[in-house]
Amino acid sequence: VSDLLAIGDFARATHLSVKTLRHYHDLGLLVPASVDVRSGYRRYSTEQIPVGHVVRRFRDLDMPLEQIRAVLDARDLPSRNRLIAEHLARLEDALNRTHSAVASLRDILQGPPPAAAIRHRSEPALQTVAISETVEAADLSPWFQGALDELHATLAAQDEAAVGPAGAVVDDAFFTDEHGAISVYLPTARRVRAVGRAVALTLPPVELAVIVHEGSHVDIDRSYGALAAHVAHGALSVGGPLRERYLVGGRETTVAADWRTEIGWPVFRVGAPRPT
Amino acid sequence: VSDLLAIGDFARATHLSVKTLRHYHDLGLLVPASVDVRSGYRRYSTEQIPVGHVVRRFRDLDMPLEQIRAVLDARDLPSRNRLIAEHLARLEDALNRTHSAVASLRDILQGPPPAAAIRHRSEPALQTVAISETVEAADLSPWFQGALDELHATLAAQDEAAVGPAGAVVDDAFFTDEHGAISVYLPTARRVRAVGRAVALTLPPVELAVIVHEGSHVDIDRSYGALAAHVAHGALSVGGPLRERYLVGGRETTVAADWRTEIGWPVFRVGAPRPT
DNA sequence: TTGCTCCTCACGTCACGTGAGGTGGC
DNA sequence: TTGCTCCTCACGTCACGTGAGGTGGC
Repeated sequence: VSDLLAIGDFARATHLSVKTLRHYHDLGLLVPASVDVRSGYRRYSTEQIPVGHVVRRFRDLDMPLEQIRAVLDARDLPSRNRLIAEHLARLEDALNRTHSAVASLRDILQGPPPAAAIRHRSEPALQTVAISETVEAADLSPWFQGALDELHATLAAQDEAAVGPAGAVVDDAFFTDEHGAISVYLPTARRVRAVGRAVALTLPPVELAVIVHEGSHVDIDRSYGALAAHVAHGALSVGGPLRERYLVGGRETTVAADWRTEIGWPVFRVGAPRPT
Repeated sequence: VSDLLAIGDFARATHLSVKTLRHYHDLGLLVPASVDVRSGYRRYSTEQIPVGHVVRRFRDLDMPLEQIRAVLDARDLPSRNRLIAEHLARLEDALNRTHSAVASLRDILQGPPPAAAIRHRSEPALQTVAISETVEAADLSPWFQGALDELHATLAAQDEAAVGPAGAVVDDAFFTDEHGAISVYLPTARRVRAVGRAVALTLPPVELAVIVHEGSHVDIDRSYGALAAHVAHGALSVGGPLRERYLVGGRETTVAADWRTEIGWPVFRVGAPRPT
C-alpha cells in the first residue's frame, strides 16, 4: 500500500494533469495499478512513473494515443523500436516541411510570384503504364515515390524504357476533398503487360493550359493559382482531371530547387467551336 | 464575372479543400468576393488566390485561425510583421523543445534514471522578495524569465542583493490542473519595499525531501518521479506546495546541461511525532 | 468535523471531415 | 434532361479542458 500513489501525487510525479490521467485510464492507455471499487479512487504504483514519463515524451512528439498504446503493447524490442523509428522519421519530415513553409512564407510576403508563361497545347492520346489509386493528400509523397519506383521496375523487367517524363492524372476530388483518384504513369512505346499494381493505360487526348513550375513542390500552389486565374480570366473552364508532368524531378536530382513540373489544366480548345 | 471562381476552382487554385474554404467563410477568415443570394453559391475573385496561399502557409506553421485573422486584418506593415515574427519565435521554441524531447526519449529508453541522492531538510522561514501569480503550464517559461528579471531589477533599484539562489513555491494545482499559483522569489537580508509586481514575502518553515536535478528542465519530471516514489515508499506524504531552488540556472549559464535545480517535496518530519 | 481530494457526467474547444438530403447551373 | 457541382445542417474526431454536483479519506 505504501508504494501506491493517489492520482494527484502521480500527476506531480509525471507532470501529467489529473484530467489527462483520467483520460488515459478511460482509453486503457495507462491503467491505474488498482482502483478502489467503493470510491472509484485510482491508485498508481511507483513502477508506473517511468511509463508516465515515456507517454509524456511521446505526446510531446505529437504521437497519437493509439500509436503510443501500440508502442507500450509491443511484444518485442525490435517491433517497438521500429514503431518509434517510424514516428521519428515522420517527425523529421514534418520539421523539414515546417522549414520549407517558413521559407515559402517569406517568399510570398516579399512580393508577387514570378510570372511564368502559360501556354496552350493539344495533348494527343498517350500510351502509358500506370498505377491508379485513391490517395489521401497527406499520404501523397510516399505513395507517389513507391508507385513511381514500381513503374520503373515494371518497365525494366520487360526490357522497356519510358519514352518521356513521368506524369500524373489527378482527379478534381483530390484537391476539393483532400483525397481522390490519382494515376501515376510512364509513357511507353508499346502496350506493356500488367504486373502488380502496374497496368497499361491509354490517356485520352485533351486540350490543356500549361505552366511550368520551377522548384520544390511546397510552392506548387502558387503555379496552380496562376493557372486558375488565367483560366478564369479567359472563361476557359471545362471539366476533367488535372495533369502533371515531372520534367525534372526527384529521380533526376535531389536538389528540389532544380525541379521542373508541368501543370496542365483542361480547357476549351481556343479558336475551335465550343461543343454544343 | 469572368474573374470569379467557383469554390471548386478556388480549391484547385489554393490547394485548400472545399470544406476548409466553407469553414473559413463561416469564421469570416476568407470571405468570398460574392455570394449568390438565391443559390448560396460562393464566388472567389482571382485577387483572393494569394490570400488563400498565405493562409495555407500560416496553417502549415500551425498558426491558430484567430491569429491568422489578426495578421490579415493588421492595419500597418510593422504590426503585421510583429505578429508574424512572434509566431515564428514560438515556432522555433517548439522546434527546440521537439529536439530536446527526442534526446530525452532516447535517454529514458536507454535505461534507468541516474539515481540522485534524496535527503531530508528542515527549511527555516525565509525572508524574500517575490512575484506571485496564477500561471498556465504552457506559459511558464517566458513568465518565469520576466518575473525573475523584474525581481533582480527591484533589488538593484533598492541597493540590495539576493542572499541566496532564486527559488519558487509551486501550488499543487499547477501540476494537477495545468495551471496554478506560483511564487518566484529571491531571498533578501531585509524586508524590501513593494514595487510593481514584486512584494516582500516571508516563506513559512517547512520539512522537505529534496533532490537535485542536473541539467535541462525537459527532464525534470524524472527527478519529480524519483522524489514521488521515495515519498510514497516512506508514506511521508503531507500537503503543501512544492519548492524549487535554482542553484545554477539560466542567469548563471546558457548551457542547460550545467543547470542544477533543487526540488523540495513537503514531508512529515522524520523522527518527530506526527501532528495529531 | 472541516476542508481538501477525488469521483462521474455532460458539455466545450479547435480545426476541420463525414455524410445525409437536397438544389442549382451548364 | 442528365450529371456534376454546390448548398446547408447535424454530427463525428482528436486529445483533452471546464464545470457542475457530489462523495470519500485523513
